[in-house]
Amino acid sequence: MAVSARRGAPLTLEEISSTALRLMDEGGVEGLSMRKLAAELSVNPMSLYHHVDNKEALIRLICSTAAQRMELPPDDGSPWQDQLRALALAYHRNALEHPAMWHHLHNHPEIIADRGLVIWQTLYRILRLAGLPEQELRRTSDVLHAFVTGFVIAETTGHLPPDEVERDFDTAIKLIIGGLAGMSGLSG
Amino acid sequence: MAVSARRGAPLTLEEISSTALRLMDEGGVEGLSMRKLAAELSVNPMSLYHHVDNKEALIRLICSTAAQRMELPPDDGSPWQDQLRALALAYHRNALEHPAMWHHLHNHPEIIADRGLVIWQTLYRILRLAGLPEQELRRTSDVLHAFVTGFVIAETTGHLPPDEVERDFDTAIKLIIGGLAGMSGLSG
DNA sequence: ACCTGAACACCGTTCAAGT
DNA sequence: ACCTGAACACCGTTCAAGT
Repeated sequence: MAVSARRGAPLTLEEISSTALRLMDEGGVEGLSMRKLAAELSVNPMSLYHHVDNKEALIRLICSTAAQRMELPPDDGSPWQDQLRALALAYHRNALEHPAMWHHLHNHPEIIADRGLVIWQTLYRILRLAGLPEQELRRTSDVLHAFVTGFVIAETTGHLPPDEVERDFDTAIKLIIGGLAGMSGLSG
Repeated sequence: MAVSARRGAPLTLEEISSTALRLMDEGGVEGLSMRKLAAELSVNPMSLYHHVDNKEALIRLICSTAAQRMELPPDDGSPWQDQLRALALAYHRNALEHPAMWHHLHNHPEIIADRGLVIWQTLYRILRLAGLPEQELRRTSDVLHAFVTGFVIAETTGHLPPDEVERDFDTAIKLIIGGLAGMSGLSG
């Protein structure tokens, strides 16, 4: 009662970031404020700063942990076209769960810039399968990632007709696969 | 002196939106606040509300006028591949001038949802040239727009290596053109 | 080590009042 | 018609103080 007035257990980083993510899911980026988050945790707003540098760092934390936890398709030996589609579907599903987080991720790509992350490793693996030369991997993966997040944002902002999104998704994938297939004979 | 204390001429909507755009260009969306904008115009913050409903409406105004003023490639009879590239370049150049505006536009696509706008008409024209069936125009233009804005955001957020953006742009265009070429024989 | 209250410098916006 | 000042309900964050 002396240390933490209204709470039994002490605050944890996990608890902070998971409720923060929930607030973002519910009300967008503007739905998350340090003060609301503190209220949700029955804690003084300033207590949060003992676990997190500032709001930006908190959002960065949310985004990078969520990106790391994303379920990605394993290499099951199926054709690269199918694996690419499965990867895009993974993006797609995650974005529907956490639209606001993806918006932020899209506007702050440096958060997942690390090429060691599973998302990039998975994409690299698939592009190699598709026959892309090694020196084109960075470039092509960047372009594809930008394309797919662009699509997924359009989708979650309600831009696309809701009853058409599945076919729009098919068109997007078909475009990408067709484009990649035509890139086998790249000169550089 | 009685009516407008520190200004000679009365406030105009044009004046408001152009300085607001400049503030966004200089400092991002967070660089634009109603109070800073008013200070920039040497006017009371509340005067703005006489010309604009609220901040959101102001940004919407900025975006839609800028989108309408965008310089788009005319139909010069050149192959659709060249015209598509020219259109993408127009997006690209505009985005470098007004990155914050494009971020907002990308996150609020409803602002340019109207298919009568020149951007859409231009894209439709090029896709028709490429041999796309009429019932695929809406879908394909949506996907391409999402792709290109996605790429352009990645570019303006500094995600792509600065000395590689040109070749990345080429890869993006090549992917799209290749994908479109493979879509001529669509069943539906 | 962890939490807190008061305070600072900001926001967007409403509303009643001025000319 | 156009502009204003005071006020309200919010922000993120610092800092000194508490246990």
